[in-house]
Amino acid sequence: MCALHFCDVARDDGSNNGVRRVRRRGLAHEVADHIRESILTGRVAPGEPLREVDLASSLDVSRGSVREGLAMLEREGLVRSEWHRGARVIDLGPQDVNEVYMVRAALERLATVSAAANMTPTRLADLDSLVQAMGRALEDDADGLTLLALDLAFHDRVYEAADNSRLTDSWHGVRSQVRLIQLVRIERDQAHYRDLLVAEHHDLVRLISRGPSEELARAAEEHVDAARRVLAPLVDHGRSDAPR
Amino acid sequence: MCALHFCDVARDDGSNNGVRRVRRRGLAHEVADHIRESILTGRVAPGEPLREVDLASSLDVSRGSVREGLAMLEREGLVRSEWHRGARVIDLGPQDVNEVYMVRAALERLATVSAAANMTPTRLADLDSLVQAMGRALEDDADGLTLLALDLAFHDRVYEAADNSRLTDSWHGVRSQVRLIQLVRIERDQAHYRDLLVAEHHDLVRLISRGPSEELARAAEEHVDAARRVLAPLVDHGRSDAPR
DNA sequence: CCTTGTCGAAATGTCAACATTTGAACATCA
DNA sequence: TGATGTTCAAATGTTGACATTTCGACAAGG
Repeated sequence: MCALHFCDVARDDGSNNGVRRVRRRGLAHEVADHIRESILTGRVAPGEPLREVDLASSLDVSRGSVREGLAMLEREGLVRSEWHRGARVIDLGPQDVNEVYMVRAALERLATVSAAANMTPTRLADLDSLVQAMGRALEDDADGLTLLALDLAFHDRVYEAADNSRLTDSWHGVRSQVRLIQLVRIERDQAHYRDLLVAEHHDLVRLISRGPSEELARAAEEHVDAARRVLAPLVDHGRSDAPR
Repeated sequence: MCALHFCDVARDDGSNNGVRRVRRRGLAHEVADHIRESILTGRVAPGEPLREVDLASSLDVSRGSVREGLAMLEREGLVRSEWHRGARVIDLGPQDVNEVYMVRAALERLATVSAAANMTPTRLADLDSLVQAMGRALEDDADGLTLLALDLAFHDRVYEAADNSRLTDSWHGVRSQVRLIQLVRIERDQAHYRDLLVAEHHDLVRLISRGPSEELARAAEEHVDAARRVLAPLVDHGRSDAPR
């Protein structure tokens, strides 16, 4: 559906003004997009096998392209595949949440400080408008999906401002998993999530506006770690009686 | 040459005792191994194109396998490829060194603290023996290649002890680039590198043995950041007069 | 002289057929 | 009965051929 790769929320600034930068990306990308959406919306369940022939015929492309698309999703951590045993959707348990969020905390610490180091008024206003949008969405957005999209968009902007392609690559290595985990959050922890969302991001913006500092680094790290502590226990679904 | 993927230095503990864990990995892995070594030993220069047909005929495999191998190297950051324009060996400049080492510092901070959190006597002794091996290699190892291998092996063990697969994946996303950058170091900064190597790692082991602490986190971060400050200016070769 | 359009070779993207591996059901034997 | 060996289908790994795109050279036009 969404032609732009990682855009859950369209940007409203002056960029992309009508020129439609469509630079073609190949079938593998579209295959990856389609499967990613299937996983992220729950159309395919965790642990479910992703058979190349099925996907190829269903998407009407060759197996080679499906193969390449699956490799991309493996890079994002959404899929795990083994030699001659195919690919399966990952099944996240509490330990996986800990892993993902600990790495995310480390990355976000660097990203936030770097972003603060080369922050511009335009970017700052951009971040602020996202926080305000969160505030507005708190009342309208029943299912919390818009809230989640704004949350991720905020952090994407931070990474963008950090201006470090290796950092962005690393972030993309856990981003989809974060998104998948957050899905659990809006299912089982709506209230708590909503309560903290705006306040924490507002704090982050305030600290970012003051430039890099140890206080900011700690805040960014803690922002993620608090989420980890909440989420890890929440994902323990039917795992105790079906450990394998 | 080296059948084991990331092992520059064979482990001397009890593992791998004769059983030869060869678990097959497919042609793409061997292709990736071969090209990686070609890049890391300088047989193919930075910026040089890696043509699929050439590699396929030279390695006597199909283009599909080469393609998959190149995708792996792209994941490691050793290669960059664009739509219908093929893959090229990366050409690292000062800014790239900054990016790689800033991300590495963030990862290493987490890895070292996590490793300290679940350190065992065996692992600690293992790390210590690597540091001692560095001390011995200081005199014998003329070209510094063994020193470099020991250095990387040390940090690999730290990540292994951290026991976080997402963290290890992120590390692998910059590890080969780190290795490529270090090659410059042993070419142009032998003396400085040798002076600090053992002392810094010895400090790290000492702090790790005392368990997780903010001091350890700072030390790990600083260990990498010091390297960054030394290396970034060193890689500025023929880049000023040929920016594009 | 600079710009623009066409052409063609070289390289990559895509595809469908063939080869290999795996896991499990089934049969066999101690 | 339990362990072991065999067989077979389903799925992936691998391959060579075909389609598409890029980028240079070259010529025509302003």
